[in-house]
Amino acid sequence: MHKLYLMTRSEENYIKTIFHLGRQGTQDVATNAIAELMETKPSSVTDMIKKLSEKDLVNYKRYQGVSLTSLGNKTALSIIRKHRLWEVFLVEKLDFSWDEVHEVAEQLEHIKSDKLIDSLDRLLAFPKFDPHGDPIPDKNGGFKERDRDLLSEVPIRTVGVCVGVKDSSATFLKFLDKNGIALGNQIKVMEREEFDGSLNIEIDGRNMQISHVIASNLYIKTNDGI
Amino acid sequence: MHKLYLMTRSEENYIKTIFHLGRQGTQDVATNAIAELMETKPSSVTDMIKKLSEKDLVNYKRYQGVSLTSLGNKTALSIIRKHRLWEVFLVEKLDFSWDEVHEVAEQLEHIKSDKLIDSLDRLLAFPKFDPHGDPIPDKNGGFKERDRDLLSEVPIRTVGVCVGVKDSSATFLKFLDKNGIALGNQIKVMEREEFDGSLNIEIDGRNMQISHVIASNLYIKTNDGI
DNA sequence: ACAAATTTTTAGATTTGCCTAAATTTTAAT
DNA sequence: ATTAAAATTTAGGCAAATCTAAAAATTTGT
Ligand SMILES: [Mn+2]
Ligand SMILES: [Mn+2]
Ligand SMILES: [Mn+2]
Ligand SMILES: [Mn+2]
Repeated sequence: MHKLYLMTRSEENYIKTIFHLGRQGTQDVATNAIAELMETKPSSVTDMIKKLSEKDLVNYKRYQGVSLTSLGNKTALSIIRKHRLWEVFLVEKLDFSWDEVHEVAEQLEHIKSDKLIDSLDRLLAFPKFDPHGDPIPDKNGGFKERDRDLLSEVPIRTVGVCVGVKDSSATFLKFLDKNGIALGNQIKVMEREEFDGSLNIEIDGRNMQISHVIASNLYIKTNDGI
Repeated sequence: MHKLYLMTRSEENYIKTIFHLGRQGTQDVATNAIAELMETKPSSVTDMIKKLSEKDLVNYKRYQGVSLTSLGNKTALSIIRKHRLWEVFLVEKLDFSWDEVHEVAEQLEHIKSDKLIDSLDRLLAFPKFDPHGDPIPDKNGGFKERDRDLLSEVPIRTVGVCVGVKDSSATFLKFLDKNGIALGNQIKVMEREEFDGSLNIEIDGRNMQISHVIASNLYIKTNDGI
């Protein structure tokens, strides 16, 4: 049924990468894209894809890109569930900041124990989102993307709550910390400068000017959603 | 200074094994002993020992056995600290039983993050002993063996508290559970049958007969220690 | 003391995951 | 429709960690 349990760390990392690339863009995932994201060589990717294909984790035809099978998808969701639960644990229980958790979670996500991850889930009171606002799949791989919009794309006078970041690099997260921007903040878009796309926003009372780049990496949940 | 951080999982497991073998017996550790404990072949052990010797983690002369250097010892203690802290975490925070923790801790002990392990230590309120009664080294590798005796070796009428197990296999631990023997229990040795070494003990009120094998795998801390 | 048994090491092979360089296929441009 | 460029795969090799079989060193038994 599932040989999920005898996957190597490397195999798991490939599956995870293919999952992430597959969900932004409707095409099959390109060898080069995987290589770039994983900081490895295209020829190595081809080797691994063949192995994953043997194991029925990906659909693969030479030169035609790759996509996850249903088994591969399930596997990816299980790894992502672990990654994000560990991130919550590190923030909630060990006082890590949101820019420190990813690196450690990259290691912890490969620990094999169903009991461990389900108990962790319970300890954390079954969180639905990780510290960056990303959804946490449940035990069966089910999860719902939250309705949200990029701050850069909502109309003037939109009001909402900051619920996620698109770029979750430590650099960006630390910038947000420095400027007092955090998940949960109330945000109202006051003005958009058409010349450079920068925004004037009101965030938890304060007034602040943010560049287009910043705005296009912040998600808000508006109040007017149905 | 410390390249502790670029050790492979396999190297770490060898160091840990050499540490454990080295501390029971005054001799240098034999290749065969390592191979047996790690369920690998002596030739593989020789290969790895050479590598560890290159890295100044062990002292090695061909055919003469192996011992940890000061750096190797420090490394071993750091891994054991992680292993035992994770075991405490699993029992205290995730409701694992003491026979379930070892396997998962074998994986978790290889996670690399100083901040992680020190925060975990704090979350657990700096425990001094793991669920099997074994001491947890502090951040600097310091730890004290607790004064304790094998139940099989104390004189009749000795009174003490059960503080540890020698064999911490799941089989033995589950046997103890089934018979209501746990760390913290008050124990008084009532009678020793010289024929087979079995003991009649009073444990938390109850009276019970235990074989020599059982008694020789239980540690007690007596009240009459200086 | 010295042959036999045991332990340990060497030699050579295998698997996994990665690499470089060269060949092949697909895609883009004229 | 060809050709040029880009993407992908193949071929061949390398390092880590393991194995088997054979050789070398040590230990044991008489
Ligand atoms: Mn992450
Ligand atoms: Mn995250
Ligand atoms: Mn253990
Ligand atoms: Mn233990």
